Amino acid sequence: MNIGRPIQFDPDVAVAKAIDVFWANGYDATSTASLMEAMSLSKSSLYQTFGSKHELFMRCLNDYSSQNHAYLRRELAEAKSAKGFLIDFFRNAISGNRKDNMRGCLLVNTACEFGISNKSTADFIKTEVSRMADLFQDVIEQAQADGEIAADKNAKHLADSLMVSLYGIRVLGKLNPDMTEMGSLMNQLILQLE
Amino acid sequence: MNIGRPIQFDPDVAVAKAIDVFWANGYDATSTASLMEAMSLSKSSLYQTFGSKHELFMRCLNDYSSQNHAYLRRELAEAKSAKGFLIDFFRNAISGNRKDNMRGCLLVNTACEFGISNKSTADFIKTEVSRMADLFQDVIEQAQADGEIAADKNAKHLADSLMVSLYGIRVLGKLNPDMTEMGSLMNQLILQLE
DNA sequence: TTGTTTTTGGACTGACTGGTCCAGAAGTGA
DNA sequence: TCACTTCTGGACCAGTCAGTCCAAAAACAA
Repeated sequence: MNIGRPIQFDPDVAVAKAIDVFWANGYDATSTASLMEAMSLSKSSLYQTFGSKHELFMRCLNDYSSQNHAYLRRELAEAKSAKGFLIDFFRNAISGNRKDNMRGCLLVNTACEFGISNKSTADFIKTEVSRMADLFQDVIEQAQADGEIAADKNAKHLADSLMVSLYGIRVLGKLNPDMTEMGSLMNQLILQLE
Repeated sequence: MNIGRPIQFDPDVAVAKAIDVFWANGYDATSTASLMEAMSLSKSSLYQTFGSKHELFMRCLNDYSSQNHAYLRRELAEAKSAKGFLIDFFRNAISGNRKDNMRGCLLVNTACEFGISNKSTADFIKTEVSRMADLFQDVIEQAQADGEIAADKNAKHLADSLMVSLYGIRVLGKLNPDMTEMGSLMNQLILQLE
């Protein structure tokens, strides 16, 4: 088995590079040529390995969000306080890394670019949005169990509200990478968690 | 003066049609051909009147936001209660017209599509975002003067927070046109205004 | 009707799009 | 060395893109 020339590149690394390009420019504005260059791949290798531009994009969406999700779950597991995790998370979203903020969130950007016009991407993003909302809900419930958030609050509703805030921050962050000046945004968010 | 053949179409009407197309598909995904068809204009008329696709787009952005802004100011002037205006506004954003929600907000979509990569659009959108935040701030201050919102709140900070919520709603609304199911989103928003 | 001005449709351009295909290079095991 | 498999670069394709240009039609004033 496994006879013949072995693959010369790591698909995961190549996808990571592709994520960068899609993230920065969006789907439509990303040409196959720019993907080839960023991924250091010939057109034939690209198509042979990933099928088409759109399949590659879906793979990018998938890798992006699963990495993101795994990272957050890991951070959460290591956090001392569930509420503290939430606060850190939003503080980071508001005043975080300039480069990342400028690009927004790949899922948000994609949602805006495609809306529901493309079913495969719309379904995928809906699922990911739900996963993220679920994560928030888990954190809130944990914080409630720890007495950090009032137990009478509806965790799901609060999570939905946080999603709205997060995505609003992602959009405004693209225009204004450093939102720390936006005064008491954090305070307003924390207020919701009281 | 004014000798020769008069113009056969109303530029404002044509722009309104163009807004529809850009709004539904985004800038890049809108072809000149689809613009010609929607505007019922030949390519020559289109270019002679509007210069280029991008100039037309800027004109669309401008008309869109000034119409929007004028509409809101008018509604506000006629509203019985400033706080009531805010609540109605967000209730509408959450459970409003399906078609409009699916398309999101042209400014939000454009911000996501271009980010800060295109200076002319970025500057324009930043200005419009500020205008919208100013409007919110005006409303809040009026509500405070009327005793509907606690006077010790910082109106600007509260307005910023509402902007974040609004833009988050616009993004999530594209995926999920009817957000009424999102439980107490309204309650959370109203809570901020207490 | 005539002269003038502007609109208009469509042919055209050069650049770029995503995608296909193939000949040959390159790495493997025997 | 050889046969085998896979990778790779580039030529190539048909379609689309934004934008240009011009001849002709249309609407006016006189």
